[in-house]
Amino acid sequence: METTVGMSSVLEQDIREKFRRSGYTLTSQRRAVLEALKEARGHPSAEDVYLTVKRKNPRVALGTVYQALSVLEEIGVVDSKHWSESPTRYDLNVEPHLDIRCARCGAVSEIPGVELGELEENIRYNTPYEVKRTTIVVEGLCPSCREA
Amino acid sequence: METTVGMSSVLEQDIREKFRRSGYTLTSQRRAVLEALKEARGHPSAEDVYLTVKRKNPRVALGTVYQALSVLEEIGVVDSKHWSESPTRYDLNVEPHLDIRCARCGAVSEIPGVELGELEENIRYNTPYEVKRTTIVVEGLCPSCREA
DNA sequence: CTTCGGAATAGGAATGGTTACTGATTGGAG
DNA sequence: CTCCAATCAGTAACCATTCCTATTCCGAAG
Ligand SMILES: [Mn+2]
Ligand SMILES: [Mn+2]
Ligand SMILES: [Zn+2]
Ligand SMILES: [Zn+2]
Repeated sequence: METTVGMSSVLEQDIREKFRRSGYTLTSQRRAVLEALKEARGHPSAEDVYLTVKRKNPRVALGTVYQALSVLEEIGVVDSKHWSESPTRYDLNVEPHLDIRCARCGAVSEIPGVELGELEENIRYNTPYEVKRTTIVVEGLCPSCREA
Repeated sequence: METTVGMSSVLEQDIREKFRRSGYTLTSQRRAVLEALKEARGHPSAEDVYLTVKRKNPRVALGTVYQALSVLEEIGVVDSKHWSESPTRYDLNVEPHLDIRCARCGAVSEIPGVELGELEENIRYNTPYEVKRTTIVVEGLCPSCREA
């Protein structure tokens, strides 16, 4: 099977397009950050991404990873979420969805199948603020931590 | 009108009871933190609370305020919420409700009238995690900032 | 009213995630 | 190839929060 050929997947095309429209340049470091996000199983922190990127390119600076992540977030390629007692977690899934973090081991995973439909519009209807984003953050104990 | 007499309001009784059950002691510093939270208009940060408490008792330490807030949160008297680009905000309203923060001036206010009813149970139904808490955090521009 | 032991506090140092700064590097337009 | 703006690496600074320790406070027991 050859569903992807290097940098030519559908996802990549979309990302290229978002970079083009934004005026930012798709540098090798930013590509490396994207690759690290793809490889990561869960929802990595900036530090996690940094360590992954460093394996292939030991010269990257942590600050570059932060800057890349913030550019990627600005152009809508990645999303970030904040839990208390954890550094910011990054996510290639930019659709509205739920993520839950284990309070004990820190693992983050997604909660599929929850209907959020009217929430955002209800919010817009009930506040005079111009709503930019709504983030739902769930905390709990993962299956292996709840038995311990 | 005399709806409250010093420390004897209904709210105070409830708080006393929560302290009694928890085993923590209701010290003067913790009372002062509660007073500061009541006085505060919006959703103050720990630093805001600290500055308010300091006006009456200049000897309090910032660390004490943090510790008091964490005790108060643990026993269910206050709630806290996290937005990116802002220190943690504290709230005497511990019922599930929505708060929105202005991305420009930082003001936090509540969004009444949004029905959250089945969200929490939908979440519990769709994840193997043991859900501890769900926090919804809304970001936007307040009426005065949106025109600027 | 004293004494005693554990809890809480003041003050300040340390931590950790994130951002800011600066001089060097890069890569694309011309 | 040359030039310029964007980006980068490396490092220092920042800021919210936590940690540490000697001192103080408080409440139960006598
Ligand atoms: Mn996710
Ligand atoms: Mn609130
Ligand atoms: Zn876990
Ligand atoms: Zn505003």
